[in-house]
Amino acid sequence: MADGKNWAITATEAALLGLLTRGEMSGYDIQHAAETSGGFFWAPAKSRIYAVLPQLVTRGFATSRSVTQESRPTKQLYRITRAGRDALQRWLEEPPSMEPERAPLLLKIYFGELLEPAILISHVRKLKAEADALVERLSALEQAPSGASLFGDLTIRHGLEWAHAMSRWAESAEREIEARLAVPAR
Amino acid sequence: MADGKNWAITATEAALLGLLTRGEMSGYDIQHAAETSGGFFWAPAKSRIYAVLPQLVTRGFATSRSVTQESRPTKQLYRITRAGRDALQRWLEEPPSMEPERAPLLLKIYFGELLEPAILISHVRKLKAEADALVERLSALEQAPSGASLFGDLTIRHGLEWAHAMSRWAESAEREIEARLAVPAR
DNA sequence: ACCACCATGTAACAGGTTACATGATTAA
DNA sequence: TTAATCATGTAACCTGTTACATGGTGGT
Repeated sequence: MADGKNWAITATEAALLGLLTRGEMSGYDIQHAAETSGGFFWAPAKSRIYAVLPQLVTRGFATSRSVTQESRPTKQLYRITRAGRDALQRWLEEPPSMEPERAPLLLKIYFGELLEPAILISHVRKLKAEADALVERLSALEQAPSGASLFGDLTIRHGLEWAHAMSRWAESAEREIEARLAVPAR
Repeated sequence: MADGKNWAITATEAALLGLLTRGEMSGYDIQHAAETSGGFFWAPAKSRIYAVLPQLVTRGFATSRSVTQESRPTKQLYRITRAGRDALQRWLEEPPSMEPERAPLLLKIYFGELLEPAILISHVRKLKAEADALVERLSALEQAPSGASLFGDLTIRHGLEWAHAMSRWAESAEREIEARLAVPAR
């Protein structure tokens, strides 16, 4: 008693519990599910997954059972509990807050006066290349017939919108730097 | 010897050293500079600032001196050293990597099937409101004559592009959720 | 013969947050 | 008299990463 929000969970815990609502899974399964499905917006390190799962059990949000297999290592399967669903529900219902980006690139731009223009431009070009690559990856995913669920689609579109914005910004930034700094052609 | 990249610095250290290139500052000064100028893309907690500054001194990247004031607390002023500039330079020149967003909101969308459509929509609307507010803030900053430096401008434009993208996405997401889920009007 | 997959974890470390603690000065 | 500004820090905690460790099975 006097526990103080013992049911509150973190985003990572919510991610795991969310995946567990789709069915009983092992840590290994979860890692792969996280990497493939929503991987581009939430992919904890595997050590984190294996650390969090037992905590969920301790807190009553999941149960686990050992499954001994022949010709495969023994695994732990986790199943979400009623309390786990409730905690997840509460987390999902909390209004999310948009946290501003914490991008090292922006620091490099912000202190751009300390860099040779050519290097700055190469940074910006690299960002654009990566953003464009992400656009391609996500476009492919979007077209895929398998992942045609509304919610998966929305996250993909979010990523696309973001990547497009980055690409556009990078292009205009490059032009601007070139125009204003008269980059010497070597 | 066998020090192994002792000159390598983190993004936060780079941010502090970068600010110190503009002149001698105290922890307090740095906190305010970070909040106001680039605050929307890099603002460490104040306890972090006070923790990092002495480390910079220990590692030879800055020097500090005590300044006793009347009618104000004594303060420490930090000045970047040659080694500090070198370390900063190396960090700035390293090609940055675009790390994908880690947004709790996306998790809430991704597991949207577990939420009532009305709540989902309120989440999306909140994001849009915050994105729009950021657009206004940054637009104002952009117009301001004081911050008319190329690099400051580029970071502001980055933020604007991002915020616009989020706003656009939120709007289309809201429409789509409404269309596909037939939200009951209460 | 080698590599990828299945499967779980530990250890060491890095980076960060919030809340607490203190206390004088100055402007409304 | 109330609040903000100046100014520095500690303590407790949380979240996360990389590298290490182990070892059988199945495909090329």
